[in-house]
Amino acid sequence: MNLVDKDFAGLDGSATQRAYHTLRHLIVTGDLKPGEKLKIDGLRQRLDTGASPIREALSLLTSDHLVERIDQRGFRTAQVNVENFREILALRCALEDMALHQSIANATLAWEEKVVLAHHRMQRVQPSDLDRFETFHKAFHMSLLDNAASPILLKFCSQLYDLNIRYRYLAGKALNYQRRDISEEHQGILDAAVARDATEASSRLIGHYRMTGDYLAGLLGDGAIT
Amino acid sequence: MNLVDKDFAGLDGSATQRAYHTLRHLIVTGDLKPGEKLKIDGLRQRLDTGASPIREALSLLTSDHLVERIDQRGFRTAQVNVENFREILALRCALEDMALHQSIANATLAWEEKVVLAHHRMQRVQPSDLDRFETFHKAFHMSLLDNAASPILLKFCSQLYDLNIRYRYLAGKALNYQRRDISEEHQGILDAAVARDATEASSRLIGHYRMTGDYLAGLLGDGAIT
DNA sequence: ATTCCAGAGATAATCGATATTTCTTCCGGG
DNA sequence: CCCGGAAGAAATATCGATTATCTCTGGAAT
Repeated sequence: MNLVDKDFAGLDGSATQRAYHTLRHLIVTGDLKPGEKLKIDGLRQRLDTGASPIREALSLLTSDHLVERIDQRGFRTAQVNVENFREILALRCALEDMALHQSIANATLAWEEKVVLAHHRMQRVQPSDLDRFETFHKAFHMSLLDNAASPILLKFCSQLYDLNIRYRYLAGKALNYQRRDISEEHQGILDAAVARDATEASSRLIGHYRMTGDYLAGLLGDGAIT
Repeated sequence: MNLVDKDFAGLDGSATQRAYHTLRHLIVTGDLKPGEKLKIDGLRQRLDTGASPIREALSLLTSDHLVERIDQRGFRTAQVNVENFREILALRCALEDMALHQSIANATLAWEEKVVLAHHRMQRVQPSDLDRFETFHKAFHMSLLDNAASPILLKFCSQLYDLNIRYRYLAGKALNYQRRDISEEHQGILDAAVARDATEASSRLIGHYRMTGDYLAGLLGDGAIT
């Protein structure tokens, strides 16, 4: 909790932003369980802040589909289920395919270098340090798309990424990065992107997602995760 | 302002929801101009409510891309420009195409009837009553997609719809529905959907969007709208 | 035994006030 | 005449308290 808190939340002084990032992290990592009631007062004490920043943060998380607001009855974390997971997976494949094609179409040297750098940073951290790895993993994936001149699309991708990663955290140890050679998959995507081969990069990217995704959907379907 | 306020905002007692719907309507219709500073106190008086509901509503609108939050410096309505408009148009075409295909793939009699009903209601109102027409126009378009079992996708479509309609309001009288036979276009989309012809329906739908869209983008490019 | 209602307690939503930050204006120095 | 900085004004962000709403328990009536 320390590292990511510092990375994301400690930077700016706004209590709302701090609460937003902390809560998002708590939900994405599963510290706050799916469907859990989010009592304002409890969170207020836990994050050591007032009710207003909490409420505002929860409002923001609502739009990220991580929190549900029940009118006059407060907030709770979003429920999880197979259908939801499959939807996220399908949307991610469709939207990232789109974004990646655009990104590569606009490719520049500067972008290429940013992607290589992001990849290197991800490679460098131990996958055992999950929180840290996830941070750089997301940074790498988003850097691939970053060159698509389409802020709304990128925001959608980022949101879907977080929703997806939440399921990965929920699966927890059931899912093991080491099983497959993730590293090689990333390298393949990077190479294709650098080579400006959008079709190849996209198909590798989507394969990358589906591989983990289908396995996870299986776990969910078996009721191994709730 | 009366009708839509009653339709959307008067329904539930929550001050936050009320503020959210009212503000969204004010922004979408252009009563609050693009880039305009949104002073909490001003809005508080205008909507006759406290600061907390206003702030929460603005937070929600931020996630709809209708409001920008500048940390420690308050809120302002989202800026408009051609690039933004083109992005919205492109995303709408891509996402609605996807949603429409899914919706038709899941077609049922009940859905078919809802679409027909929504179309009828839209036909029935005078396009001169803009607010009212827009309400039913959106209802019709969303009903087409409604059968896609993909809540997140539908939410994206709905958001993009609102962003797009905002530009239409901004164009105002420059844009005239009567110019083209909009009615016939809607009928064509409806017919294709009812016939379960996803390809035809989608191509008509997208044509429908691009027609208005390209014209509007032209206006924007000429600096006719700011 | 079951259902319905009342009341107490808990919780959410909202308000009013304070503290903090940013913006503006105006004065003095270069 | 222009630039920089400090004081005052304005606006935001936050807090603590009040009000409205919901939930749960227990008892009475059917």
